[in-house]
Amino acid sequence: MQGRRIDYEKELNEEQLAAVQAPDGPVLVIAAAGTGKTRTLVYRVAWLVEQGIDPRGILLLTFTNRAANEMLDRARALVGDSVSGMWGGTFHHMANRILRRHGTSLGYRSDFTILDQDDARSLVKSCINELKLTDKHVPKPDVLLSLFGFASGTEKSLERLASDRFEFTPIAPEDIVRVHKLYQKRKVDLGAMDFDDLLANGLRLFREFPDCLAHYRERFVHTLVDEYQDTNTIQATWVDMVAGPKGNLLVVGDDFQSIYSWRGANFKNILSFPERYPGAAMYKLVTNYRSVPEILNLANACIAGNPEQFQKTLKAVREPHQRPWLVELRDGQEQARFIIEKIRNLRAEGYRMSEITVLYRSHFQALELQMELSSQRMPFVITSGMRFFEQAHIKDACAVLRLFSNPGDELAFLRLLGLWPRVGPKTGLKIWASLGRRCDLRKQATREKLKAALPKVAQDAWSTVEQIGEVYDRDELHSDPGEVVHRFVAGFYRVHAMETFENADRRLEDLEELVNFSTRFATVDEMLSEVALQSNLDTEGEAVDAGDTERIRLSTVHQAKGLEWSVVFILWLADGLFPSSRSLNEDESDAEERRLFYVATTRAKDELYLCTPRMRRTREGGITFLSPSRFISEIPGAMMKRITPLS
DNA sequence: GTTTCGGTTCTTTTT
DNA sequence: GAACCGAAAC
Repeated sequence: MQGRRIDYEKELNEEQLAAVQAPDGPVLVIAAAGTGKTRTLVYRVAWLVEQGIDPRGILLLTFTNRAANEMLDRARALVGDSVSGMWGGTFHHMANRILRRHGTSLGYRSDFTILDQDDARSLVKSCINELKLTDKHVPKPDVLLSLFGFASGTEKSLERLASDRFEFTPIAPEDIVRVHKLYQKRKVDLGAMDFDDLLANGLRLFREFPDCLAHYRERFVHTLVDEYQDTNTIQATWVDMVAGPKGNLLVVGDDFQSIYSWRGANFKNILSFPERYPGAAMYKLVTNYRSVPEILNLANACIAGNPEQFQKTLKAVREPHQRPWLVELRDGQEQARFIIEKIRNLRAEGYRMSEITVLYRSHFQALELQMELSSQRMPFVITSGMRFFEQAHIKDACAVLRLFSNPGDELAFLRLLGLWPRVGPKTGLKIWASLGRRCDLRKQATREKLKAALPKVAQDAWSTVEQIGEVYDRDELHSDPGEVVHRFVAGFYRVHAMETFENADRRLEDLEELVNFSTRFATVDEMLSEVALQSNLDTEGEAVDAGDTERIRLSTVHQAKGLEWSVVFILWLADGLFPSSRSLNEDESDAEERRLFYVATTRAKDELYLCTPRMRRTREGGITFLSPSRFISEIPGAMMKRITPLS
């Protein structure tokens, strides 16, 4: 693709133009919602290239795959194919890329495995068992992992965090530290890193190996960071280090939209940027092209009370339209019915389904609506809680690939063997130990030993994998991950799935999708890192979405960040649900939940519906009465139009 | 001793 | 759904 001539003055507003053409050195861009943040970053890339910077010298960091893909696509459209030399992707991707090359300095092999949430969870569980802590009070693996991750990302002492968090409980911080120590050791033994390790080791590499740091400092002439308010300590430090003394660092963010502090993000990184980089140029983008003024008024009003922020008020350019609706409802069912009714009206007015979205605080809050939508035959897509690559059947198929890629991958081995009849965790572990905690299926000796150790009923299932192992090298399957999956499914998993899952058809379709997905990778290793770092296939695979865009989107607010729709419904605006009571128990204030609400409201272009049911049915007929979300009470009533449908 | 099955309970947010 | 627990089955 060829780039096109760009008329910067014409295509950007003054605010954006100033940021895009900012001089070298540190630059802070405060970009409020809907003010063209992505546009600014993309044009900055184009501008730099036009100034003679080689795209290979530009590093562009994002948090989500979606943001990375969008930016790379738009940059390509603007600059042409030469941008493909640019390093653009998520922090985790960049760390992965660098660690594959230099991780050996830290004692890792270049084929290290990446553990996803699920793998990490089972590893922590096995550590707890190994330490015989099952009878004592120890938090669940997920709780431990989030604590480990928080400690890693903020470089705080785990013991400190644990004793603060579990003060006045019987949980002993020393136990947590012991689990953590063992967990760290087990990961090293497995040749594996979890998500936190990718970032932590990426930073270690720069700290401990000055040559390596120097190499990348020289390579990256300009560094750009998106969503800077979401960086944690190690990410911000890593960025500081790679930018180095020349300091060609442009960060874009909005402290109002910082919604990831629970995983260690620290919006003080953005607040303190001017102090850390004295003389940094600062630009503010506040002209909002997205929303009608009534929606912006509401957004400005709701966020105003939050402490510690760069003051900014969204400026509207669109014509006045109508005020957001405050919809008072009896319960969740009425809420679901109201939304469906309203969507019908909106369609009659000419809105397309794909221009409408429903947002909520947490996944389970959408259940009722989902059922109602399906029974009314209204098409919808949901950015689900379960991510594509974390579903059991996908992970089963990937276990085969993982074992070939890293024969020391115990988790993959146990997962694979657990599929065979009469093999569970115990038998699996026994066999694993008898093989010397390594299983290279390409070796005949290993195959024979494994076969002999299996119970008779499992031999059938085994023969499929055996055959793949026999011809793995001959057929060069390492460079054809899709073929491995295909053979595995055809020879064994198809039948297994039919026997195991009620919805086997859908799952087998997913596996075909996985085979399609695999064609873009040259090797098994490459595919596996991508699978681990990619959470959702459907949110970014346009191929899946292109044909049938006529669906309503259901999404959490977190997942909706950075997107926009003509009409937005926000569900369950009641205290305890949004803001979520879980996040309020902590000693934290409700500031972050308020920012989340702000993010939700600023997704809307034309119409915004704030739904607040008065009661919630719990299971077994129980009823809880709800009070409207504090975020609604804080908004001057005149800014909304009240409707009380039905009843 | 292990695996499998059937019932019960619970769902914050993501790379 | 899926994780967990207890009981039945191998």
